[in-house]
Amino acid sequence: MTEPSRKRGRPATIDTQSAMHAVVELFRDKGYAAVSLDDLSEATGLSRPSLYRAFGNKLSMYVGAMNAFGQDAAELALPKLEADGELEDALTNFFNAMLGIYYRDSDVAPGCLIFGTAPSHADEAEIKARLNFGIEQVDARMRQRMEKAFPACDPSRIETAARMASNTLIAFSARAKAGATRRALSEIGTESARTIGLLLRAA
Amino acid sequence: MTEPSRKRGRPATIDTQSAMHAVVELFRDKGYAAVSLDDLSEATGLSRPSLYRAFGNKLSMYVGAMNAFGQDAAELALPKLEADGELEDALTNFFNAMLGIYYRDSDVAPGCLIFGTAPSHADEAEIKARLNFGIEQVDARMRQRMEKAFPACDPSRIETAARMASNTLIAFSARAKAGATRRALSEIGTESARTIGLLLRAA
DNA sequence: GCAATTTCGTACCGTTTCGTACATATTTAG
DNA sequence: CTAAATATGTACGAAACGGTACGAAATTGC
Repeated sequence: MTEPSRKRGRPATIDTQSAMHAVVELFRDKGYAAVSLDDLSEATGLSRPSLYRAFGNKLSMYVGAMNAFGQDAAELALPKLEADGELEDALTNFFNAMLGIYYRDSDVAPGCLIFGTAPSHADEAEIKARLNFGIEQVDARMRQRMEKAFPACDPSRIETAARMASNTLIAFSARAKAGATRRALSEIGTESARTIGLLLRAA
Repeated sequence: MTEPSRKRGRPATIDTQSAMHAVVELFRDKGYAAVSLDDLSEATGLSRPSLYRAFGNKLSMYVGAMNAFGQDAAELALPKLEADGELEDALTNFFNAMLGIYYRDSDVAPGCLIFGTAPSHADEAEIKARLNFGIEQVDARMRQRMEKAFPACDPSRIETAARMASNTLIAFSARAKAGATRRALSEIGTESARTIGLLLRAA
């Protein structure tokens, strides 16, 4: 992927990956519009022109942050959802893994960059599209996991169950930002998983 | 309430109520930080100093908008929830009434001012507190309605059901902003209401 | 060593931001 | 008619904003 051959000019000294993590954290805390390029510059340690060279303008930085956050979350939490075993356990473990991302310390909860901050800025077409993609992804993964657990189940019932599971995750971000404790949300997640199982097992 | 006696100076000519509605709509579309006082001035027709005299600074304007939006929503939709009859029907009608607020035209959906935009700006303590109040209010109303429908039900089960119903409403705002059609969300609302009924009726 | 090439930050630009001082307009009290 | 009181917008200020031109720094090729 990367050219291993020595390049001609001054070697790059910037760690774009750790810089992007700082960008994600800042946008997650304060949303898109409230974050200035000076804020980002200070948080990443990069000068403002360096930020432009690495990530483009502010909008593309935010969209890049959505992608980075989404990928990290998928890598960390999706395996829990897709694991074998009872659906209820998989859902519970998935919710708890996502809560591990939504909460930084036990108290401070920056929540979800995508579900928490993007809706405020969805008048930007690019942000709206990426938000929609994120929701569709979660819906689709939920549906797949439920089809796997209940292959004979009515598809429309699976559709409902998948949407309810996604709604749980989406609402967690708002609840976390509002001050709910991680323990409280974990409880809701477990009980919601149980209820969704009830729906899918019902005659 | 209002002093009927003539006041001494120049009479006020500003319609603060319709101005506040314009403020709500603007914040709903673009969030808190992305809206400038000039934007608000143009949308309301009031000069910037008039905005200050009427509503205080930008932060208190936003919190005032949250209050106005919350009150309007409560007046319009809560009666549907609290109506007699089957719980499932009450929930369905409540969700549909809220969708009537979340959607402006059939396509354009500004969503919920509180659940949609406040999480982005919850680093402001005042906004976070008002957001938490909104969530708690919905949780509490849901709980009350469910206790009324199933007085003998296990309280912890009612708690779960109430939280799930609130989660549905919270997630609707994000889904609406992401581009979901009103019809699609109405469907999800109806099916979620049915599922929550199933949970509460289960042995 | 010297030119070519790439990386990086200082310094700047024009615009927009929030907030307010102050002059003006419009009313009532006497 | 005059003075006091209240309402309102013009005009201003200091700061912050996103974005970039440009020169300095650091490397390779020859």
